[in-house]
Amino acid sequence: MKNIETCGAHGLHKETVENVKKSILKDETINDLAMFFKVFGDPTRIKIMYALYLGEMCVCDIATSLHLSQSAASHQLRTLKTARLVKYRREGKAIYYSLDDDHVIKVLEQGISHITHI
Amino acid sequence: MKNIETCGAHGLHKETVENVKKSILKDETINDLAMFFKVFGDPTRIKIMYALYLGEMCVCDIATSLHLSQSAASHQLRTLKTARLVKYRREGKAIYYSLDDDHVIKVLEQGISHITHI
DNA sequence: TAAACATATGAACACATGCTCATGCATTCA
DNA sequence: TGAATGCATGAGCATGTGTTCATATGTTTA
Repeated sequence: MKNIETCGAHGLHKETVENVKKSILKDETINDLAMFFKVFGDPTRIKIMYALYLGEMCVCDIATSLHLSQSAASHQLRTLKTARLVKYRREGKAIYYSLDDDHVIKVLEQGISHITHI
Repeated sequence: MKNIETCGAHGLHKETVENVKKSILKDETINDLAMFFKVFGDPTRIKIMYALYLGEMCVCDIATSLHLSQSAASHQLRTLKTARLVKYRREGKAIYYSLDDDHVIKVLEQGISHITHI
């Protein structure tokens, strides 16, 4: 990492820098936040979450309706499950997934409202 | 992509599949959404956004207070600028960045409220 | 119990991402 | 005008990510 101590503004903005340094969130919080949003940062997972917003679905139906391979759907559902964004229940051979949290749809709505400039 | 037409559930859940197929968002919307959230999915960018939430800052101060190289800060600011999450103004040699949108902090708050299980 | 079915998982690959390093560009000032 | 300052940018590299393919696991049914 390059040294930037030559920045002449340091004198002028020392307060700003100190303020940020003491207010910055904990590393753990930052990382958890990033991981949380990273899960939303993939088109396939957004499609899956949106589909589940319409109602509980088995893996096979998710894959079929979103034109995914069974394996791809399963891998992504694992990611969503790990992030506790979806939950599941078994019914015979099928496993039904659904959204685990109301935050999910609220976060999606915030995103939609942003990209549509509202 | 593996064929999964053998899934016996197709008969049972045909309605579900059709419902998703007709309700699914446009590909463009999905991709825009994913790109939007992807920007939040990195610890460095979250730190920068949080710092800017405290107030307008020049690149040098951002880099200094967050222990980033000038180059790393600049690259990430470019990403944030492209996503229209930050704006900037020049004042002499310095360039001051600030949050471009109230959505930014709302989205972050939603994320925080999720990871803290509220 | 064997076969069929629904889903999960691991390896491998192509591609994306974030950093550093070197350098270029714009602005100010001596 | 030339040197110094603040920032941007491109190349290159290490690492991360999403998919497919092959196969394993768990459940039902003949």
